[in-house]
Amino acid sequence: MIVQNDFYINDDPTEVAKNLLGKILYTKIDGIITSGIIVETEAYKGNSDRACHAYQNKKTNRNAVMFEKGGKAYVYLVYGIHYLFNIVTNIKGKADAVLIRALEPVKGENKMLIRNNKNNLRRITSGPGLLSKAMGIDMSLYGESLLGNRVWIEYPSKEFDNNKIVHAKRIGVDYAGADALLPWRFYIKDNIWISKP
DNA sequence: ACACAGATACTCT
DNA sequence: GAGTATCTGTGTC
Repeated sequence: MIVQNDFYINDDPTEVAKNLLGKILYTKIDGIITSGIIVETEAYKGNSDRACHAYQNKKTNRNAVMFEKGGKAYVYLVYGIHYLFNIVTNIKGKADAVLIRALEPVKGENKMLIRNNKNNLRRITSGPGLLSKAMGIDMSLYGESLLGNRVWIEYPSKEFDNNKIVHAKRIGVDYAGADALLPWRFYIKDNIWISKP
């Protein structure tokens, strides 16, 4: 079953970030399906969060899609090298998002290895830049609906155990002052696929 | 025009 | 495990 738009229409991105753990992210790029269980996420809140691209609701060409209604993909380039995959949340006009940081590969492992030019399954989806590459995510998915043909999220066949969620501070946001300390990173306890071992 | 980034892959110990 | 080069779009001056 595919996750519908109302799942993303939530005023609290940390709730969406937690709820996304255990769900399965799919992409279909050039006719090839790859998928992985989401094991690590981070929440970003537009108006109040210094670590967010849309801090103080500042709209730019890059972050424009964050101001759309939840349920779209926000992709951007960081360090001139890596594409990071985010999910826009909340109602139109509220620029919140959840960053997907790590996956546990399920389908299309061979394709992921080829895309990342690796021959070992470990650590090909354990980090936001790596997983984008493994899943074939790039700027062409910017603004794409998560109900579309190329990227979507499904519920797992068996229920996910909420007791296994760990809260931690976000990564790479030291510039955000006090907001850098917010426990808005969430991951599945003891999962080997998270980005920091 | 210019400084720098929601990270990774190297190269050494 | 720790230190270091990476290399370009975007935002701001």
